[in-house]
Amino acid sequence: MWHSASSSRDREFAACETDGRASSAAVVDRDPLECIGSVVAFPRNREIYGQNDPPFHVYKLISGAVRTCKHFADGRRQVGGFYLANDVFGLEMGAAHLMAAEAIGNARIVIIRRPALMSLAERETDVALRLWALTMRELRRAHDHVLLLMKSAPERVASLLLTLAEQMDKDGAIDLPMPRRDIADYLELTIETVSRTFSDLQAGGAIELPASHRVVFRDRRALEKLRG
Amino acid sequence: MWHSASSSRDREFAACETDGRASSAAVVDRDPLECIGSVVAFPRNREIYGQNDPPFHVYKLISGAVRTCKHFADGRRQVGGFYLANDVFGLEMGAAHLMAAEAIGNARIVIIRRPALMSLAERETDVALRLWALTMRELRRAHDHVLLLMKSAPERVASLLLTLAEQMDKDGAIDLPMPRRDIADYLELTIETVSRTFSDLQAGGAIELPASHRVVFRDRRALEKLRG
DNA sequence: CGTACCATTGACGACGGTCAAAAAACGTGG
DNA sequence: CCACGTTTTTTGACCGTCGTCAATGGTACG
Repeated sequence: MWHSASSSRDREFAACETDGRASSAAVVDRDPLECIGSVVAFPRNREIYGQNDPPFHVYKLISGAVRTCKHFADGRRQVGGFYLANDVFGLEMGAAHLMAAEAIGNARIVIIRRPALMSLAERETDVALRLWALTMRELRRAHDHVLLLMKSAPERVASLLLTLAEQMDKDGAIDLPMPRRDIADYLELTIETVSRTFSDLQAGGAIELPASHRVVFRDRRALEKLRG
Repeated sequence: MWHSASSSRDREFAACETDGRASSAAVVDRDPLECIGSVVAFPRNREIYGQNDPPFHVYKLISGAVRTCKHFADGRRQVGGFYLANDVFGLEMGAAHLMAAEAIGNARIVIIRRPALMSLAERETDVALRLWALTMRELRRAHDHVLLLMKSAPERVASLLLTLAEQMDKDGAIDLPMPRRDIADYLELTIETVSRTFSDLQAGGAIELPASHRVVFRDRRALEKLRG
């Protein structure tokens, strides 16, 4: 098969435990790719790579959260996307990364040396095709991002909340790993509008906000209707 | 090298003349990939592939213009991008195309059968890596599209005009192959706003509009300043 | 020459941005 | 544990950009 199965739940490079503790889950699909990587911890707001850095590595997030973003001279910022546990990132590049990547909270990350990966890809065609599939996943993300931006503020926020809930495999409530500023720069809104929209959704009974970072889903139907 | 050179001007699959006339340009880089394709003409507004079609082919545009777009139930539409002569499209897909592709004006297109391409990719690693590079180019397009959408209406229009001029290798004036509706749905504006912005740019001396489809650049600096 | 279609222009309103201030959350050190 | 300062979030008032609705004008094609 030349095309990626690309089901919503699977993530490339199966779960990897390199910190000594044996994985409690059944060991499935241990990937040769992740054996050439090492685990590194990044503190809050630490840059993982810059937006013009040559792409020496590919990254897999073990725990925490990561944002990709582009900084502009005037201080404005565009957040390209959020990556959660088990997500692979750092593939959105040509000769240089399109965006920077930064740890949102403290993050543990497997760093895979790209030369090793590439020489593997040059020998093994299926590895090259998997890299293609991973890039295609990034393409889909960017694509969905464009579609998100054609919506209204409440629709964008609802859409993000539901997408995050799916990514986290949570159903009733989620803890937002990122501050309002990141959400605003991702949705292309201001923090004020994001905050107001959260309040409106709460007032409308769609969600509840016991803390600014915690979102309880009260009326999921309403959110899904907004999502469109 | 594993990464695409990705210079702004080069397009994958070197120029291809399959209609019998000998190419007047020097024959460089004749690509085995395009030998497994055939030329087809598409009339104005004809769909080339649908947004859920399985991706049987890859396409290279010989002449005319093509838009990729996604149609919604409520009649709204998102235009993903415009493709001009020598551009390759139809690679933005997983198991199915993310968007539909439609001829804007009459278009002549080389259709490359994907199974032949894929079996080639499975045998030849460099072909697989080139497919990756092409997908990465699409990723960059989607990326730039997101960045475009964070700008104001005049900035979006100016940005599109300059980008089109670059794609066409024109310097002083361009003929827009697409109607206002397509521009609006690409920039996520209304046709009224697009029209007003054109008028404003003309009033401000940045451009001249001898006809609705023709744009003469009067003050390129002003446009580039808007582009940011 | 007439008939669609497409583009332009105007008046008005709404959504979201800006500016400003208050309130809450967080971290640090006493 | 509490006091303090900093950062983040919320809320309010106001304004500007762009969308909506409507009408006119222009262009292409039969």
